[in-house]
Amino acid sequence: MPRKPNTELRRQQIVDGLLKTIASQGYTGATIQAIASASGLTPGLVHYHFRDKREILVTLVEQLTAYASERFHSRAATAMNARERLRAYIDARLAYGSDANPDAVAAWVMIGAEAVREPDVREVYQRAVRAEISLIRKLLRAYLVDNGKRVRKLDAFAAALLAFVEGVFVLASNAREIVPTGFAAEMASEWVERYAAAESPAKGTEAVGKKPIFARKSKGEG
Amino acid sequence: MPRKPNTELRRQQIVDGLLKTIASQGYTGATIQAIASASGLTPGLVHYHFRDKREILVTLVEQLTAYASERFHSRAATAMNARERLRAYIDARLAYGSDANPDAVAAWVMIGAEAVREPDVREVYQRAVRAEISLIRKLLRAYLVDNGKRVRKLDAFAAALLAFVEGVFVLASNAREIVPTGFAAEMASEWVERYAAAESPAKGTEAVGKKPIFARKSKGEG
Amino acid sequence: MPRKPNTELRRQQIVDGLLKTIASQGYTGATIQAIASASGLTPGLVHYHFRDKREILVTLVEQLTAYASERFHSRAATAMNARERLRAYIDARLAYGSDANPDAVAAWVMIGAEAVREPDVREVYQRAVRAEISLIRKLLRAYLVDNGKRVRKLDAFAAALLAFVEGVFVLASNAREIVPTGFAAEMASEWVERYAAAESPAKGTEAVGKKPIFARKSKGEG
Amino acid sequence: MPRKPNTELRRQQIVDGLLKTIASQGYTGATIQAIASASGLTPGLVHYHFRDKREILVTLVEQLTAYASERFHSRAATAMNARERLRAYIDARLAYGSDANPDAVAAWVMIGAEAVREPDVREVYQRAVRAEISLIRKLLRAYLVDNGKRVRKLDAFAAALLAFVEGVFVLASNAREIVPTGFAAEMASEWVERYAAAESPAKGTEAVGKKPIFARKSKGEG
DNA sequence: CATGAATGAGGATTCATTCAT
DNA sequence: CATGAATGAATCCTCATTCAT
Repeated sequence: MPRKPNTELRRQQIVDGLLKTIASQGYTGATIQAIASASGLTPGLVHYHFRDKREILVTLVEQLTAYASERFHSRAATAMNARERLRAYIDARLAYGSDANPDAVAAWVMIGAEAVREPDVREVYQRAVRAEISLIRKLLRAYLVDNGKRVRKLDAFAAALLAFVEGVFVLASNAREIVPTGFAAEMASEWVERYAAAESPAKGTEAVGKKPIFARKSKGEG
Repeated sequence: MPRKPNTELRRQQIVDGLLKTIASQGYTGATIQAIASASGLTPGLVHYHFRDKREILVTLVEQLTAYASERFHSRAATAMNARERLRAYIDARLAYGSDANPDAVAAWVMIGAEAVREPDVREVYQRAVRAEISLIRKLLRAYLVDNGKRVRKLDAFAAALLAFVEGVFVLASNAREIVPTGFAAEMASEWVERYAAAESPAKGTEAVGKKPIFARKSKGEG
Repeated sequence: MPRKPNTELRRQQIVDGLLKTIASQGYTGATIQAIASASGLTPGLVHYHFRDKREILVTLVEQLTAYASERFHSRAATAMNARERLRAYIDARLAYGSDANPDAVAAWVMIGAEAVREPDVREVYQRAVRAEISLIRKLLRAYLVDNGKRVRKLDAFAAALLAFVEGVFVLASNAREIVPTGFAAEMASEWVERYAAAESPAKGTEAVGKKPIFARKSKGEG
Repeated sequence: MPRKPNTELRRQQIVDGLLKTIASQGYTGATIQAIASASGLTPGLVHYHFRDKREILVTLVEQLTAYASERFHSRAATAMNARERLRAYIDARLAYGSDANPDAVAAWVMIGAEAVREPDVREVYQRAVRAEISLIRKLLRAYLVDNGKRVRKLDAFAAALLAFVEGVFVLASNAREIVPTGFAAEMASEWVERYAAAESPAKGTEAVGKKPIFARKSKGEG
């Protein structure tokens, strides 16, 4: 009687095991043994489903980026305009709510560090960074355009926003006791607002006065 | 004739070797062998001058924080007011000039990741984070007070600024090809300016003037 | 098809390997490599079955004490009275017959020396010494009581007997060519006999007869 | 100005350093570094005065035997007869008085264990054992003859006495908390007395009652 | 003589990976 | 598929010994 293949399940268990271990022990501590026991499997089985450790890591990075993407898209789905979509992005990355995933955040930081060594990891990591920057640019540009602002320094600001997000991840991972909790999303929002407000109107457009900025309503904040 | 000790020289060589290797290979790649080659020494000698690898790492962290501190203080020395001092801080951390030290930046990122595992490293790393936050807060407060602004959300903004710095380090370390060069200092400055500009004037105060320095009233202070 | 564990077998092989090496090379010569060769295994495998060297050593000590205990009990099983039981003890430890185990004797000596350094080993070694002293006291007391003798200097004599046993082990280990073979058990027996003979009869008792077993009065008892 | 050579002083310091370290740390812990710092010297200097570690150990063994010999002779000097000389020997080895030297005792035990490995050490160690046995035999024989006893089982009893001494050393080194203090010399004396008393008079002398109880006849037994 | 840096040969231990069962 | 034993290459670290100063 042929068994139903459970490869996908097993692979997922293993990747989850890596996520857990890497978040709590760093990449150094993420040995095959550790991953295996975190997934409730055995070392031999890990290598049955993955050629080598690198492949698990690459898969994890892919899943994390997919997860991040999904997180944004599900929040953006209900956004009515560019501003809300931008806000959706910020919340997706920084809001400290019930769907926050500290392990994913910590793992991302560890992966960033490990990317220096492993070309494969570096590649997929950098691909993620590029996609993220591109996404932020698109969101920012739409926001500016929507509000009749000139589009300037877009690349720099997009990079800055991403840097902020990455930095928040770093502090969340290894200085949680030190920094205030849940400060990030609000700070980012205000920053974006002021950035936009400071831009001069696009040619032939009249200025907008001081608008109440973000209407902080979204749950999942704290 | 007794031999003249050269321990300090050697220790420095070794720490430099760790800096170089950790920046280019990550902590995983910073084996004693690699450190030794990078310093032109032998593995045995490394252990003659340092009890173990951890001690080298801790020493490196200490040097990096000392270096960062020095970097700020030398720039702040010529600052005439709070605003210039704050700007000196931003430049010390983010300006991409001739005295930039990419290895130190990359190493700092790797160390942050390794701090998750090594309690000793974590301790000295967190101490550095605390000192940094404290410094930023002091600079920010002075700036706000100097400009007759109310002091609010100081902790959050200090944390945000530090997050930004850390995030810039991350991107500089492993996405240099992707993000624009030298965008960071200017972005940070503008952010700070707008943050300050947005704050309302301190109670019963118009315009500028030297404000009482110890105005410990606003919440969010500590 | 899951593999059947053979850990117990391997662990025994390894402990046996340590016994052999330590007996012939001393603790200094009992490297993991040496232990591995002696057991026909590889160093890696040794560490697969034991956390570290100390654990092997502790296991060996436990086995040696269990072995010594068994050796006594099997001989004591056929003893008809206290005198024969005491004799069984002496033979179990000192008789040089077909079941003698020179390696175990030598290993015990090496372990005694290493116990000075390794707290774990020291602990289990001292536990063994305490158990041995306690056993000897019990046997001696029963013998004296059985023969209507006063119980005096029991602790001192028990310690002396143990010292003799340990000393015989030492000479057997590294001066076998020098001392006469198989002298020990007889010497010990005579010593014990004369020790008992020299004691005066218990108060108000003449001759032999089943004495009250719990005569806890004499000082030096515990 | 030629300096006065201090070689002998230095060698003595080093040997003393080894004695101290070996007693407290075992041979395993007696590294050149440890010996050097116990002697207040440097590793380099240790090797200036001794070709290698083995040579220090051999010298220590020689000194210990010389010390033991001296200890006996100074006590024996005032002895009036064979009995007192025998007693002088026992006290020299076992009396727990102000001139006791626990370090020397412990070191002797460690050396016995290490003798298994190092042929040089083994040789000098065995030489010491031979000399000791020979000394004991001489003392015993004189005692027996002096008291008109037959001389029998001399070798066995001499070996037994030495075994007892060695065993006391072992217990003193690593089970001091367990065995009673200072029990040894008295036990040895009584043993010797009873041994002598039990021997039948030399030919032409009348027998003494009290026959040995155990009638062990089979050889190959102990 | 003396110092202490330097070396190099191990030695314990870890761990990714392979493979028999 | 699954298990867990087995391997071997690294890795950290120690230490006797050498040697420049």
